[in-house]
Amino acid sequence: MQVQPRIPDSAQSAHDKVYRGLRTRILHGQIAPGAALTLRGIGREFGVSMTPAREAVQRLVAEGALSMSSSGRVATPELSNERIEELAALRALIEVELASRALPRAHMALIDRLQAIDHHIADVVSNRDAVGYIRANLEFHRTLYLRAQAPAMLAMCETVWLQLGPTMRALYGRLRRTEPPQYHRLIVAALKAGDEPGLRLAVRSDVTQGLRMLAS
Amino acid sequence: MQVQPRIPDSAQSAHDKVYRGLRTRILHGQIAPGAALTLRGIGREFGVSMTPAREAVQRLVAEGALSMSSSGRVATPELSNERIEELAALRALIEVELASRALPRAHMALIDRLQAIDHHIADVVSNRDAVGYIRANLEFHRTLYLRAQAPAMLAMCETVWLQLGPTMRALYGRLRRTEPPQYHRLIVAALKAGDEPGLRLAVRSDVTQGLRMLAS
DNA sequence: CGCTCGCGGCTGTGATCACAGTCGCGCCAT
DNA sequence: ATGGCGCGACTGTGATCACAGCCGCGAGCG
Repeated sequence: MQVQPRIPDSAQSAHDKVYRGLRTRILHGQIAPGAALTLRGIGREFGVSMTPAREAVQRLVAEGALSMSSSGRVATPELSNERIEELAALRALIEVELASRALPRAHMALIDRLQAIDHHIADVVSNRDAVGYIRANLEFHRTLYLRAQAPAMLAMCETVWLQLGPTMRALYGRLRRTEPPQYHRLIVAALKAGDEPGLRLAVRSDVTQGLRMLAS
Repeated sequence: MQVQPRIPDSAQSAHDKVYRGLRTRILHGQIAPGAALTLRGIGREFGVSMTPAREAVQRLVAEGALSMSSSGRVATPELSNERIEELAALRALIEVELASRALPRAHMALIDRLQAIDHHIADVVSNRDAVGYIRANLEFHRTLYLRAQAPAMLAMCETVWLQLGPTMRALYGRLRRTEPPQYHRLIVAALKAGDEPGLRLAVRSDVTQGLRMLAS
């Protein structure tokens, strides 16, 4: 018996480590829109050479999480209003479907966990912690959608989140909120009641809510 | 004035050339599910070294168009029935929305083009040409959805097509069809009439139709 | 004082190389 | 004859290197 060089679940290769690191950073809005990145800088930061750094960056570019100029320079994208509207519509479409599929499988333990996350959101919101809010909000949604048992849909959904990451940071950063999102309570209530139309409406409202603030 | 070293629209870098080449091959169902690929083989075939070949392959893996074993071996994926159902549901969601957005912008020239493509489909179908059928069918849908002016949604949609590519080939390959898809006529008719509910139903039916054949 | 040109450093790209893991085929023992 | 074992060829990974293009800053000129 020898040591296994590979942790079975995650972090197998160097480029994957870089990919995950950059991905969560973008997803949580820890990078402002328009910020520039360099391959050598990323490699230095993660302790790898340029090759895995380039692979991770190219993958993120392919997913729309980063944008690349014609000369190959990489930066986080600054989204146009039309694109934001489009991505919000995609979120609404996919997340409503995911919630709907999760509904029949949602038992009490899941609802308790969602409520715990929602209370945690109230805490970080009162502390003006934009990154913490985004992370907790995504965790709320992901916890619910995991129950849908639809990995392809969830992956698509997370790709959309990824594209909206830096913009959401800018949005919630300049927003002064002191109350948790009201629609989360509606989502939990609809889950408890087994009310599918109500759940679809609540999720759609929660997703679309962020878009409206941007029009101001 | 000097020559521009870069064609503005496409084929800028070597890895992009490889990516596009493999992508269209997978999309059109020219590779059977489970077929193995090697980086050196791809590089040799496209006249590049391993580096761009690896980048193209990793991107396709990230998009779900190829699957990678734990040891890094690459092959086109063999989809489970649950995953096919999921991807079909995603197609229905996104394509119905795209068609709905394209409807108000659809003028006569577009409808004529769709009908021309549909007649072409009738030709290739009578010739038992599975790859030609898939390609023409995708062209029909893409031509319509391009009018929606929603690039992010169209990109998501094409990613789903990409994942279904090899499976669709296997599906239509063992299927003996001699008639063009009936729902295309309904789509064109709904477009002509400006009938949005009818269009949504027709697109949903056309997309879901392929799934039902798989259950047999 | 302001504009422009040029150069140096820095950036991404692609090829090559060294290495570790893996798969498969043939050989040998039973 | 058949099963197990070991070796060899092959595969992906990551580092390094050479190269071409771009950006920005500073000097020089009008």
